[in-house]
Amino acid sequence: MDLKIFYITAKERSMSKAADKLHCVQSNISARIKQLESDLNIVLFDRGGGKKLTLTPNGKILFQYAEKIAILEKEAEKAINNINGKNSAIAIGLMETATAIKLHEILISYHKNYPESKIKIVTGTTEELVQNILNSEIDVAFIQDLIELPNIELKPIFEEKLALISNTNFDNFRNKNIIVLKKEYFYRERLENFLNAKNIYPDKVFELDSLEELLAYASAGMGLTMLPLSVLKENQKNKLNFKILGDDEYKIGIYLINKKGGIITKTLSNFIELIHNFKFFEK
Amino acid sequence: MDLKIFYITAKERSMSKAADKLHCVQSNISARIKQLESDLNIVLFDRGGGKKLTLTPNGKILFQYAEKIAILEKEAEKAINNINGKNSAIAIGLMETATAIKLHEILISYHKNYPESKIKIVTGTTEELVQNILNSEIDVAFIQDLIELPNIELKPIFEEKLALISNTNFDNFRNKNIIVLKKEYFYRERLENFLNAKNIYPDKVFELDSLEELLAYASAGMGLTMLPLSVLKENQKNKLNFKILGDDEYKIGIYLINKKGGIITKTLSNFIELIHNFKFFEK
DNA sequence: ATTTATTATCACTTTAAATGATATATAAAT
DNA sequence: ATTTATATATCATTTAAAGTGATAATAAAT
Repeated sequence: MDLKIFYITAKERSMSKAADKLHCVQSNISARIKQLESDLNIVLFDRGGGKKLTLTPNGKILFQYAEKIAILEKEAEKAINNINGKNSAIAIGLMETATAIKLHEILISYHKNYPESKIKIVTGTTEELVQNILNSEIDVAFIQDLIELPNIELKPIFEEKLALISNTNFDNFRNKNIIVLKKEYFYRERLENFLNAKNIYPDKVFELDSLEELLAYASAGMGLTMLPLSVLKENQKNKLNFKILGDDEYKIGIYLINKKGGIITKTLSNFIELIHNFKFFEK
Repeated sequence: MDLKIFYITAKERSMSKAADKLHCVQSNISARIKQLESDLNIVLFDRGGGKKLTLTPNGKILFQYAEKIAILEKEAEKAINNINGKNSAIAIGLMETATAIKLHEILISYHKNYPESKIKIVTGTTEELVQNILNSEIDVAFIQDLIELPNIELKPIFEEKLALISNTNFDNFRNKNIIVLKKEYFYRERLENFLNAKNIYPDKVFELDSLEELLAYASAGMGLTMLPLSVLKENQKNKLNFKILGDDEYKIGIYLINKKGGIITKTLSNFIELIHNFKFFEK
C-alpha cells in the first residue's frame, strides 16, 4: 500500500499539482488514486469538477496515517544521509517579515562556511512554520513569538529594540509620511500603532521592496520609519536620526525552533553552532 | 522506498523465511535487499553463510524507522477495515501456560457470538506478548503478570487460587507421582516448589497433552497435580479431593492488556465487552 | 457562450518486481 | 576430510505494475 501519491494529492488538494510535484503525468495520479480507493473500498476525495479536491471523512482518517508515515520516511532518509556523511540540504523557515533583514547575515555566513550545503528557505506564519517543523519539511525556523508546544524546541537567538528612524528630529510626528516594506507586517503594525496612539494617521505610505530603498527614502527625508536598530550600518547612523523605543511592545525576540527528538544531522548541528557563535551586536 | 521486505527480513533474521511470509521466492528477497542497500549506499545485514542474518549498526537505524512505519501501516489497515464494517480478525496473545485452560471458555464463547470473526492465537512470554501488542501484531493478550508500562493498558480479568488435586487425601505427599501438562510451566513450577519445600522430589512425572487426560490420570490415582480450581467441573469435584492453597504464591491474577491509544475496532470492543460480561466463577 | 482549469478514460510503453533454475557459501554432522 | 543441510547470490525470463500522452468530460469563471 503506497500512500505517497495519496498524501501529496491530499496536501496539494489537486491531482495535477501532485503530478507536478511527483514528476509524473496527471493521468497517472488519477489512476493511482482510483486504484487505492478501489483497493480500500472507500472514497477518499470529493471531486468537484473545476474545484479543489477535498478529503472525505474516510479520506481524512487515512490521511492521518499517510502523514505520519511520510514524516517517518523523510526522517529515515535524513538519518541515512547522515550515515553517508552527506551534507544534506538544510531547510530553514522564516516569517514573512523583515526578520529576514537581520537573519540574512546568518544565512550568508552559513553559506560561506558550508558552501556545499544547499539551503532551502521557506516562508510562512508562525503556525505554518511550526507545522512544517512537525512534518519534518524544514529543519529549523526563526520565529518572533515565544511559543510553547510539546514537540517543539525553542531557543532565544537575539533580542533587540525597535527604533524610530527619520532624517529629522522626533519633536512632532504630524504631517509625516511613513515608509514601510512590502510584505512586512510586524514592524509596520507597530509603527502605525505608535502613531495612532498619538492620534496621528499618516495619509501617505511608501511601500518599498528592499531595505536599501527604504533607508534611501528615509535619508531623503521622505518620512518616518521603524526598524530594529541593528539594521543600520555605522555610516548610516550618521545620516539619520533614530530613537530607540524602550517599551516591551517595541522589543523583538527572535527564537529558533526545531523538532524535539528529531535527528540532529551534522548539517543541522553545524547550523545551530554557527548561530551560537554569531555575534549579533558587534561589528 | 519500500521497507516492508527489509522489515520482515530483519524480523525473521532470514531471507528465506521472509520469502515464505511474503509469499514470494527467496531470490526476489535477496535482489530487493541488495537493491535497497545499493540505493541507500549502506550495508544492512551481516551475512554469514549458513547462519542467521544480523543487522549492521546502520541496518538497525533503518530498522527503527521501518518498524514504526510497519506499525502505522497495520493500524491504517485496521482503521480502514473498521470503516468498511469488516469484522476484522482479532489476534489474541496467550501465555504458554495452562492459562489457556480457563481462557478457552472465553474464546469459545466469543466464537459462538461472532462466528464470522476470525480468531488468531499467538503464544509467547509476557515480554513477547507486550512486544506484539506494541507492534500492533496482536490486539489483546492475557498475561499473568501485573505489569506497568507506558503504552500498555492493563485490566484485571479474574483471579483465582491454585489447588492441589488428587484422588486421595493430602496427609502425606511422599512417594506420590506428579501429573503435569506438557508445555505448561507456571502451575508445574509451583507444584514442584510446593513439594521441594517439603523436601519431596517426585521421581515420576507424567507429562500429558490435555486437561482431560490429566484429570483422568488424577482420578485413576496416578498422582498429584496442581491447577486452578475453576477448571474442575462439578461432577469432577465429587471424584477428586482438592485443597485450595491460600498463600499469595498460589494466587493467580489474569490480566488483559491492549495498546494505549490503539484503534478500538468494533471487533475489539465486542471482545472486551464479552469478557466484562463473562461470569468466571458461576456455572 | 467561451475560456480555463480540473479529473477520467484508454491504448500503449516503460520500468520494476517476481520467478525458477542454478551456483555458491558456510556450519554442523559424520 | 567429506558430506549434508541450510543459507544467500546470480541471471535469463516472465509477469505485473506504474507511467505516458492524447483526448474526453465536467464544472466554474468570465
